[in-house]
Amino acid sequence: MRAIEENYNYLFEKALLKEMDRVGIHKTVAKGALLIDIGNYVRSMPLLKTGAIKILRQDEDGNDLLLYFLEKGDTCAMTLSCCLGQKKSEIKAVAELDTEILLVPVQKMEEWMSKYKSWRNFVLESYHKRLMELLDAIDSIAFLKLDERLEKYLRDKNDILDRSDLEITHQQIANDLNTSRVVVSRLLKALENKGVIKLERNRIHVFAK
DNA sequence: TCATTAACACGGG
DNA sequence: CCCGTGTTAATGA
Repeated sequence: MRAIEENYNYLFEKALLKEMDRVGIHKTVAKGALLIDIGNYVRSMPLLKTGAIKILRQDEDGNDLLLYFLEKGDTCAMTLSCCLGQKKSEIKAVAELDTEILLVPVQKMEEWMSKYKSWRNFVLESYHKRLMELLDAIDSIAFLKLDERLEKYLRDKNDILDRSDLEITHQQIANDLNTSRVVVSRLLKALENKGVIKLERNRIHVFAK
């Protein structure tokens, strides 16, 4: 209950918070765990209490592409539409950190839409927020060169994890950006030479701007 | 021109 | 030894 209050008490009225705690399922997912895969039917909606989740799109060959991260206080827009429309998921959700979530059953989601104004606002706000994130992702892919995309990726990750040392390999970065490891290594080296980052094995230190 | 694939050497754990 | 890293050469879009 405490964690819900901390992140959501400014958003929701007391009665709703109580009901969330009563009907919601509190769950912890370990870093790296696959929460939702493409094609899954989603029957409950996850609200993030702590941690972070990355949302990925996949092409027909099974290559992933990072769309955006979810943080505490966020929820997944794809889940919203999946739950309400009984549709399959179009995206993959992977825990970026050990993450605590509250699972709200789909029936409650609908019930609250009419019962609580704050819930309705939250759902609409979430849609808007995720749409903006998507536009941002599209901008990156369409307009930024790979080196700029890489730097943005590192800084975004920096913000999400709230630490300047990223424990990540070049291959993992290449997977998220859907490019090859050779290119990532080369561009990282270039960023290091520019003094933007410091490279170590399995670790990248990002200097503040 | 810039990315990808394959291949190789280096070195730390 | 295995894996991550840094490079190169050939090929392609």
